[in-house]
This record gives sequence, structure tokens and C-alpha cells, in this order.
Amino acid sequence: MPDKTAPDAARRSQRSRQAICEAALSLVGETGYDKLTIEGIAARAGVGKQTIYRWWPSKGAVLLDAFTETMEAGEGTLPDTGDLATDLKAVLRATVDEFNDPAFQAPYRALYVAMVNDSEVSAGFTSKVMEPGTQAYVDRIRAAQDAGEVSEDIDPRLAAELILGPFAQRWLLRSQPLTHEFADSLVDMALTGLRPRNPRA
Amino acid sequence: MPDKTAPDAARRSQRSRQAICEAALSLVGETGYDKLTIEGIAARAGVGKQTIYRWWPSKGAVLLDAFTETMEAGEGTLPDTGDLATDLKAVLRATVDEFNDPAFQAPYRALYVAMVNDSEVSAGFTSKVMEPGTQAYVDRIRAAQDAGEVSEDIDPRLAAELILGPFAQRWLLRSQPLTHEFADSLVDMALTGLRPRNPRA
Amino acid sequence: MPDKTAPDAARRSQRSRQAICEAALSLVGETGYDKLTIEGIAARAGVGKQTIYRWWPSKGAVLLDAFTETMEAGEGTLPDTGDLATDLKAVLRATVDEFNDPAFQAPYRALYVAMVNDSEVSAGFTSKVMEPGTQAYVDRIRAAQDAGEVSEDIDPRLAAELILGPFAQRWLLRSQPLTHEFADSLVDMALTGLRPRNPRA
Amino acid sequence: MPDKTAPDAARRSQRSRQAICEAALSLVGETGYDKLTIEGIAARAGVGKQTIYRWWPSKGAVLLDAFTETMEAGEGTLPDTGDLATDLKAVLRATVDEFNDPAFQAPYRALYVAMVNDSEVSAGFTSKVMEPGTQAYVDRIRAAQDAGEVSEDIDPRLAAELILGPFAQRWLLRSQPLTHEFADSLVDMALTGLRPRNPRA
DNA sequence: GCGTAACCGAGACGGTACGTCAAGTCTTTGA
DNA sequence: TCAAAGACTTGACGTACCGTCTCGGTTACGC
Repeated sequence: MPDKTAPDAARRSQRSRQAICEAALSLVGETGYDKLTIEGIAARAGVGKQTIYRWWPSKGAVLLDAFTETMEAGEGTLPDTGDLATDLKAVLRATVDEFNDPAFQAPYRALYVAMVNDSEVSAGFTSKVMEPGTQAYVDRIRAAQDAGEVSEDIDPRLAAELILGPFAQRWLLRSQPLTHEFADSLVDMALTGLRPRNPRA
Repeated sequence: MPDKTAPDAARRSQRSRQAICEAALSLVGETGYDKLTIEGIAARAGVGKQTIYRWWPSKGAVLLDAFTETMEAGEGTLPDTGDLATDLKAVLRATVDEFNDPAFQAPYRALYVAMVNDSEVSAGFTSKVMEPGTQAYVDRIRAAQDAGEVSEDIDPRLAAELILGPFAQRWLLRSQPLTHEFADSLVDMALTGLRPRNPRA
Repeated sequence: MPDKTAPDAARRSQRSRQAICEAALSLVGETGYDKLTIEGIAARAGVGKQTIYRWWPSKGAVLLDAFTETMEAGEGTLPDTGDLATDLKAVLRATVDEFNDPAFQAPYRALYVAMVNDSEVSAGFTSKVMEPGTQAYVDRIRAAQDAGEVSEDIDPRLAAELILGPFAQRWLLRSQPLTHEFADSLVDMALTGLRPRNPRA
Repeated sequence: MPDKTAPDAARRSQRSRQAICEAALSLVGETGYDKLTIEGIAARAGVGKQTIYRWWPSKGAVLLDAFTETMEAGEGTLPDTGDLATDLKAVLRATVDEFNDPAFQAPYRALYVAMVNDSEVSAGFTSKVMEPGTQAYVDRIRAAQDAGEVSEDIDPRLAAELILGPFAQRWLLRSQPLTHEFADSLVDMALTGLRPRNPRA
């Protein structure tokens, strides 16, 4: 006996689910996160509001689902040419281009908002969107460690954050433009560190 | 060139302004950003709604004003004991504690949301809130350069971002807890970089 | 051809409609027409504002509906004792009493205001409220014509107005009190006219 | 002990008074009574709101003042050609034309609303606007009594109402158009009455 | 001829109500 | 049988005015 007349997932209409996700993505691109409404999504999807409320707890959750759907085929690995700096720069430059594309930026920024507000969404976003990307960095760095290109005693995850954190911040704050030069400098600095290579001695 | 019959700032009631800022801060702490309403602020402040709309364009702007007011006395400099790592760790540990304090965290997180949504707020937030803090790091790092503790050819601002970016990211994503250990590791890694200090030694 | 995605009248909640009408009538009696507010009606009726806006275009229209509802059972005929003067006086005296009753007067006066302002309401008021009452007079006068008591060449409708018009004006203007004597005199004068019965000749 | 620090009428600005009256009349013609606002009048007149509140208790009172001002030169008498019917018809036809003029109709209708709502205005309206007009009818009818044209035992004031009441009613209700034919019929019927002139002849 | 007391314009203030929009719940209807 | 359609209550939105108040400035009177 279900506690709350739980919906029967088996009978779920895939057509509706699809339409709702598409509507949510296209609307958030047009109007931004906080003008995104359940009513609007329902109307655009040609669906009753209840169909949304039945399956998602909040508009943030809808957005998260919609977003993850578009990136099913996450390319989980970074290239490995043997030179870590080159590989990281290549990937980060591509990411720069992606985050400068308005069509991609709008829903991503919306998700960020949804996430900061709602720790439910936060968990999903972290594990489904952020984690795969980060893990690819971690793997590549670990490979570099095995090749002796990176010091053994550093934590690869923290190292990944050292690169991705400043990148994300600059994108969020819009404080300075995201450029390829920025990507390159960031990688270089992360690899080298602040301290002089050959201290006095 | 008057934009729209601008209100006369000279006649502005300081009592109201104060009350509105306080109400905004206390409410955002209680209910979170997206349950924060202009009506609620007006009611709590004992003020007509129009008095808010007259002086601020959005609730994000109110929040920004309210927040900046509490940090007028920005501590603009970092300590300088001569050892950069020690100084950065000390400050970052203090920041960790601050960002773990729920009373501080709520309005700050709210501001982040306001900012990601609204590039108007974004600019104000960056220049009034982020910039002073970042600048203190920049100054300290430049001092370290003068002392020969940091390589001459790095950009101090980018270096500051290298530390603050990962920190902000971890706080926003709630992916892992903010601890003193994290602060220390972050500083160490930023100073040293990923590459082995003494390659092939 | 529905103008604007017209609501589906079949699904209309009769409970809400009833409550709104009752609330409107009781409130207008307490506060007068221009202190009557949609918000007040909604609150008193325990109903959302939107439920009012969905079905009525203005507070005048609500009032008109509410008022007509109370007089569904319009007694459409005047007594006919064979003596027109007697019958008219009897009815007009009753009307005097009715219009001196504050409980009746308030909403009626309010409707007058709504009507003078708004020709939409004006038409409804005329056809649903005024017309039935006037028609009863017309019928009785026509009967009197058939009985030879009233001249054949007068227009019964104009005759009805000859009696009701002065009555309504005195009520509206509050210039002099509405009394039974006034009713009697009015009927007498309307029947006899100003001219001497037996002119010189 | 002054009740409310009454303003000093001697120092009143006639320029402002004039401007307010003109603004009130022109605005009520453009927007109707209930869209007429004190703020609007003040703005149009180039006057502070307080200047209105200082001298008038309500917008109805302003309107009444404004209206009476335009009819200072009240034509206090009806023509007397010796034939009452002719004279009454002439005047009533002129009144028909006046009340069909939109420029005149709008403020007059507005005043009616103000009056039905507010018994303060009602008294002023009756005595300053209605009374002079009615009195002219009363005088003319009394003259006709002296000339033997009208029965001695009728009340001239009631007689005046017998004509003016139906006229006002038809104008207010917009139930049927105001025409010269209506004016003529009304006068004829009022003079003759409903009963046959020569019963049983 | 010089305060000084008023009215004046302007408009900010704490409020109320507007008419709209959307949230989230509940009921009716059709396939 | 359940999804759609959509009416319902609730409540915030941003706007328009309310009537009160305070601000300089400008008369115009009384000393």
C-alpha cells in the first residue's frame, strides 16, 4: 500500500517526459531561470501541470533532468598525448568556447541558480553534471602521475579543482572575459605553482 | 540627462533605508533567496512597498546594498609575517570558518543567486564585495614577489584566483566539506604546483 | 467567437458564485459603493480574487448580478381593483417604504452609481432591474386604457415614466423626504395633469 | 481653540483655484469620474496635492465647485409667451440638446455619481445646480396658475418635478434616446394627465 | 523695510487596492 | 484508469493613488 499514492513509473508517458524536458530547456534559454514557470513549461509541452508535479518536485529538478538528458553521451576521458599541459589546455580551450556560447550558457547558468538555492538539486547536479567532467580531469592527472609528469604526493581531485575552480568562478562572476589565453595561463600556473622553480639554492 | 523623473536623493529617509537593509538581511537568513519577497521586506521594515521600488530596481539590488553596508570596514590587507604560505593559510582558515557559519552563509549564497541571474547585480557584487577581498590577496602576493618568495613572471591576480576559485567552488557545490585541512592543502598546492619540484632528481 | 480563451462556464463553481454575490451585497450595505473593493468581496466570500476577475469584468457587474439574483421572483404585475389611482398609490406607497429601508437602499444606490459610470452595467441594470418594474406599470396602464379609464392616445410607457421618474429623482437627490403623501400627490397629478379639468368653456 | 488650524481664505491663490477647476473639468471629460484622481488634477493644474486637500474635502467637492463656476450666469427664468406648453417645450428641447452634448454630459454625469455617493455633495449639488433650474420651472408654472392656464390646486414644485423627473431618468438610464419628440410628448402628457379630457362624452 | 507666518510647488512617506501571474491542489472529462 | 484540461485558493507582483508630512521658495502682512 503506497504511502502517498505514488505514481506508477511503468505507465509513465515517455512522450510527455520528452516534451517537458525540451520545453524546459528552450524556455529557460528564452527567459532565464526565474522567469521560467511550471505553467509555461506545461503550456509549451502541451501537457497538464499535474503531469509535471506528478514526476518532479520542483522546476530545478525538471531542469536538471532536462539538462542531463542532453549530455548522456558524456565523453568521459581527456586526450593523452603524453604532455599534460597540452592536453589540459586543449580541453580547457574547448570548454571556454562552450561556455561562451549563449545557447549553452543560459540553461547552465539557470542550473547553477537552482543548485545554490536547493541542496536537493545541488546533489544531483554535482553527481550527474559536475562529477563526470571532473573525473575525466582526475583520471588524466593520475595518468600523468604514473608517467612521472606530476608529483606523486598531490591529490588528483584537488588538482582538478585547482584548474576548474578559477575557471568556473570567472564564468560565474563575469568579472573578466573567458579566453583561450586565460585557459593557457591557468593551466601553466596550476602546473608550475607560484614559487620560483629554482629557488636561490 | 534624467532617466525617468528620478527621485530626489536628498530627501531620502535614512531611517527607511536602514530598516529595509536590516529587514532584507534578516529575512533572507530565515527563508532563503527565492522566498524573499519585496512585500515581506516592506512589511518587516514597516515601510511602503513603493519606498523600496523607488530606490532599488530588484530584490537582488536591495540585498547587495544591505550586504555591502555590513562590510563597510573591509579589512583590506592580509597579514605579512614574511612567510606567504603561513599567511594565506591563516586567512583562508578564517574564511572557512566564516563560510561555515549559517548566519553568514545564507545572505551570501542568496547574493550569489541574485548575481548569476542578473548581470546588473553581478557587476555590483563583483566590484563591491569580491574585489576588495581579492585585492588583499593580490597585494600580499605582490609583496611576496618583491621578497623573492614568488616567481616574478606570474600574474598576482590570476594567482589569487587560483586559490579563491577552488574555495568558492567547493562552497557553492557543497560537494565536500570546507575544512582547515582543505585550506592548507589548497594553499600548498597553489604554491607548489602539480609538477615535481626536483624532476629526475 | 470567444475573445480571450473564455472560461468554461459549465465548470463554474456555484458555491463560489453564491458566496461572492452575498458578500458583495452585504459589503456594499456596510461601506458604500466606492469603498466596496474586489479584494474585500473576495475575502468576505472566502474566494480568490481571480475567481471574481475570471467571471466578472468590474465590481459594478458583480453588484448587478448579486442584485438581480435577490429579485428573481419579480412580482410582475400590479393589482387591478378597477380603480387605477388606488392601485398605483398602493404600489407606490409600498415602493416608498422599500426605498426608505436602509438595507435595501444601499445596494440600490450603489447600483445607480455603477450604472451611471458604466454603460455596460447601465444596459444590464435597465433591462434586468428597471424594465420588469416599469413593465408592470405599463401593463396596468394599458388595462386602464382598455377599461376607458385612461385616454387611448397616450403612450403607456411614457405614462409609467411620468410617475416613476419624479419618484426616482426625489430618492436620488434626497432633496425632500419620500412619503406616502408624496406618492399620492404624484399619482393624482399624473392622472389629472396640470391643466384645469373644466377649462373656462 | 481652533479645530484644525483652518487655512486663511484671504490668502488663497485664485490662480491655483482656477487652474484646479479647469483641470478637474477637462480631466473628468476625458476619463470619467472614477478615473478622476486628485493627483491627476494636481498634475494637470501644475499644483501641489496639498493645495487641493487644503481647500476641498473630496474630489466630488472639487467637481461641484468647478461645475458651478461654469454656470454662474444661471438663466433664472423661462420665457413667458402666454402659452405654457410652448414655453416648456422650447426650454425642454434646449435642455435635450444640452444633455446630448458629450462635452456637457461627462462632467454632469460625474457629478451625479459624486452626489449619489456623498450626501455632502448631494446637498450642494441640489441647492447650487438643480434648485435654480427647478425654480425657474416653478416660477413659470406659478405664472400660468395666475393666468388661469394651470389649476390652482396643484403644487408648482411637484409639477416641475413631473416634467424634470422623467427627463432626468431617461438621461441617466440611457434607456431611450433623448429627442425633441420626447420633450414635446412629456410636456403634453404632464399638462393633460392620463385621464380622458372628456370622460363619458 | 523687515522679519515671519501663510500659502505654494513638489514630492517622499506608510499604506490600500488594483489587475495580473503563477503556484500548487483539486475536480471534471474524454480516450 | 489516468492524463489533459482547467477552475480553485493563495499570495506576490509592480503600479496608481490615497491622505499626511516635510521641504525650500515666494508672497504679503504687521510691526
